[in-house]
Amino acid sequence: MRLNNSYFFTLREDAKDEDSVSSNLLVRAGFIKKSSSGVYMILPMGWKVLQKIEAIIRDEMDKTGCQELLMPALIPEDVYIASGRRAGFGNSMFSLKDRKGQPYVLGPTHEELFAIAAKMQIRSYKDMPFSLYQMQTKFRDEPRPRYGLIRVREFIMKDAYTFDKDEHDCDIAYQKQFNAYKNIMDRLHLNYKIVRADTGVMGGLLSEEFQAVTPLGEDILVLCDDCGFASNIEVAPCVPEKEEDDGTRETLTKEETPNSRTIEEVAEHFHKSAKKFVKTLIYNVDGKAAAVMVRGDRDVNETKLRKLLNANAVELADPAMVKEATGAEVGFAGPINIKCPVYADEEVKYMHNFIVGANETGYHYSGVNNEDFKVEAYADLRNIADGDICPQCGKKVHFAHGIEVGNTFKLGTKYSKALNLQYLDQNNQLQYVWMGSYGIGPARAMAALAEQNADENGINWPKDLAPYQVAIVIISMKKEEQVKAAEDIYEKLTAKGYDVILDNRDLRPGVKFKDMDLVGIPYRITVGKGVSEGRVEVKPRTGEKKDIAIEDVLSETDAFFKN
RNA sequence: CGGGAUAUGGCGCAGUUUGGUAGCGCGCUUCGUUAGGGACGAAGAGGUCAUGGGUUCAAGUCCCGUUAUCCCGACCA
Repeated sequence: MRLNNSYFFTLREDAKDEDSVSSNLLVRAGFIKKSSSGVYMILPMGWKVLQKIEAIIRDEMDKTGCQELLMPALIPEDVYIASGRRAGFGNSMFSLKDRKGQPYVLGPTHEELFAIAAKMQIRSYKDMPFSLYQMQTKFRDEPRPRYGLIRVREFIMKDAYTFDKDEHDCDIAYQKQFNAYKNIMDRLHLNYKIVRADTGVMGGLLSEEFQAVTPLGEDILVLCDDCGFASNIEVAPCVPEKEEDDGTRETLTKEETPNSRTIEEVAEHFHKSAKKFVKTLIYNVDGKAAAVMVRGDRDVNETKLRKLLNANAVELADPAMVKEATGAEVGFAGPINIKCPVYADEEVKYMHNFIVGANETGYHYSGVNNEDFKVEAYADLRNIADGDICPQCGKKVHFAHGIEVGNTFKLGTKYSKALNLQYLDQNNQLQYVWMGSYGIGPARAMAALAEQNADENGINWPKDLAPYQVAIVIISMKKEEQVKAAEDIYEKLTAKGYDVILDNRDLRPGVKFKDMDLVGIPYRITVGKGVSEGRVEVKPRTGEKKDIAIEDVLSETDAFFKN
């Protein structure tokens, strides 16, 4: 590409409406521009990178034998009602009506349509296995879009679906996709971790996430370097810490604690560590109150709570519900004489002589023991903490933040049952199809790459993902010999298959250098005064300049890109 | 959905407290001097001050409404 007469611009300052490092760099480098909240234009530079990412994904998908197709984004609402997911998605689905008043939605993910497509193919067990994928625009009305391309409302997703006759074959198909995903992540040069995750709205038997590691990430990854344990915090099991028991039992005492609602305040009042308290949190579980007890310094894990109670929605109760359940203001809830079911974290079982709220505004009980109240169940209900015991090997886990770039789901028969996707087996028996679904966000991957590879000059793209591989910068457009030599090099490199950008704008050299670094072209050829002696300068974006003969440009460039 | 903030040339901002007819930096145009890491000088172009109403002789500025955007939280494949 020659830069004059091209759509190319950069900005010198950060955008007002962008927050993250990556989104600001991508906007400044002219890759993307916010159109409305959580919706982006992908401009030519960004599109080049995105297409390179997509090409890698397509290549790996095709290698697994997966066939590409394209589904509509506009889908009758009925399709999601039939699968039972319309309610699950709720407000996060964009919905609209056509001129006849028929309700439609914009697809947030496509299990249903793919199951319908599979139905057209599948009659017998002989019709499987097969798999399908698409690269298509998804719509999710996120309550709070943020971090540029990382949390958006309209985005391209590669989603793949596998169809198999039984669990055994499904596992094989899953493993094949899983391996393809590893190849994709490796080829994208992402620093990533694979973690166990919750299946969420997708349902199914197993979910693994491919997480790009960066402090910006919204997901917390629980990792153990000793045994390789890796899990999203939402499903990481906890090993209860067992308090030493000296056998003494204090007597249950009610104490006035007028201005102590938070754990910090109560700990201050009693002059004891938060570990001697039990927080009792009132949750609204599908409209009904439930109390959850965890040690004072722990946090409730709502995913675990939702699973334990087999609930659809779990959220902290509002003050009115708290008052109804406890008879007290928020901050004084406790398990003794509470008017709702109580669930306690396992760790509470091993505590003695602790302190809880008294269900009376301004009072707490001390000297509390497990015999003093009744619980429905003890279960793992808390979030694992940084430095906790690894549930797999007993050493210590540590936390990292990640951006979920990909996700694989072993769905089982959830959708085939909902949508009646069946086949006849060898014994002439009707069976349900086993499905898997696999998603990757190419634009998220692009943002994650920008986040992981940002430096003080711009984005340091991996060599094969940069929008252009080589930039030829002409120092002075007024010097005909420079222009001519640069054009000549441009033609040669392009003919050899390189993606080349020729900066033939009539600007000062410094501006061009800054632009090429901001955009992140890995290799630069500078054509300046040396041309009269048959020499140009080459420079890797993050390396040293080198003065070479013009005849050697091709071989030097080859050498750089081979490594 | 709760709390907070913002909206002024293409971009980033000041001006609002104290009402008097809009300014700065970057970018852009022209000319000149420059020319290897975001040059300098001179002269210019470019704004219904988000939007609708109101107060006033007079509103970017004060009052009421609306919309959009952002932040914290809730939520989230």
